Amino acid sequence: MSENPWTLEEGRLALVTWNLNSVRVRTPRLIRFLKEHRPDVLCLQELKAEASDFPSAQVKEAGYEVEILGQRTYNGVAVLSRGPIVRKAEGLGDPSLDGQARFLVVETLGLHVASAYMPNGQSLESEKYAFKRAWLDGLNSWLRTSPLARERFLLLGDYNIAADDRDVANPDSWEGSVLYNDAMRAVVWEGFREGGLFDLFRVGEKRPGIYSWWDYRNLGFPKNDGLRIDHVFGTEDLVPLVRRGFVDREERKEKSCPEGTKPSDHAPLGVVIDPVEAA
DNA sequence: ATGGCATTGCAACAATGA
Repeated sequence: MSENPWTLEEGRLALVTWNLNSVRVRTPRLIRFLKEHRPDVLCLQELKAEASDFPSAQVKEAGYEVEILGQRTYNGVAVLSRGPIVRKAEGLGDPSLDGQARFLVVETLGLHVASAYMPNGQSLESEKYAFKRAWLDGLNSWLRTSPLARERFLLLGDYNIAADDRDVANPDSWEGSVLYNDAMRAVVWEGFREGGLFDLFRVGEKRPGIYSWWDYRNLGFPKNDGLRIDHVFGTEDLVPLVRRGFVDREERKEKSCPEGTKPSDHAPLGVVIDPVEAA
């Protein structure tokens, strides 16, 4: 008996983040997801495709506007919305970081919405981990300086960081990894907090054991050996509006797509909020 | 039940992911 996270009260908004792990491979799954659940805003990561290869026509036909920051092979992010979208920022404003398509900010439905694909880091000794720390420093600088981050701002995405023990099925085995260590927890709980952001998912859902990523290998999903590395943080003005936080585990199942498209290794994660007052 | 790694670019398999 699984609870349906998509029972949405009239007027409330569902804002969702989903690392798709290739938009071209999973287009049938994406379109079915949009038509079935009608999220108000959907942030995507790991498109692994240029904007010209994004299925924009099918997404529009499903009733969504879209803004894309694409890249061939790796990375790539987008924001979809049921309302009009205005593109506000792409990249963090640092050329040493913005060669990888990981950050896009739009305005839609009275909100500033960022779709972020934070670096993985690979291993503590890797150059990629140095890049991860630099990218996160760049994000913190952006949070402190951009007017977009001051109010009605949401940072949705694949953070590649588990925030606390509630987000990790086997904390002992993950402690000290690039996804889960003192420095990465400090980024979330000290850096983002000082940047004015609050954990909106945790406003609406306090229980442990809710994950958003499971390794394709070693029966990760059947054993529920997962991590919650996808998050929704946002500015303080949004905290009182949060009603729920949820993960749609159905989308991680093989059989949840009639077209037979395989699942991403991430499931969609979202928050339900009350509508923002008309300005 | 949810199932044992997947995607990309390339044209075999290396690089990458988390």
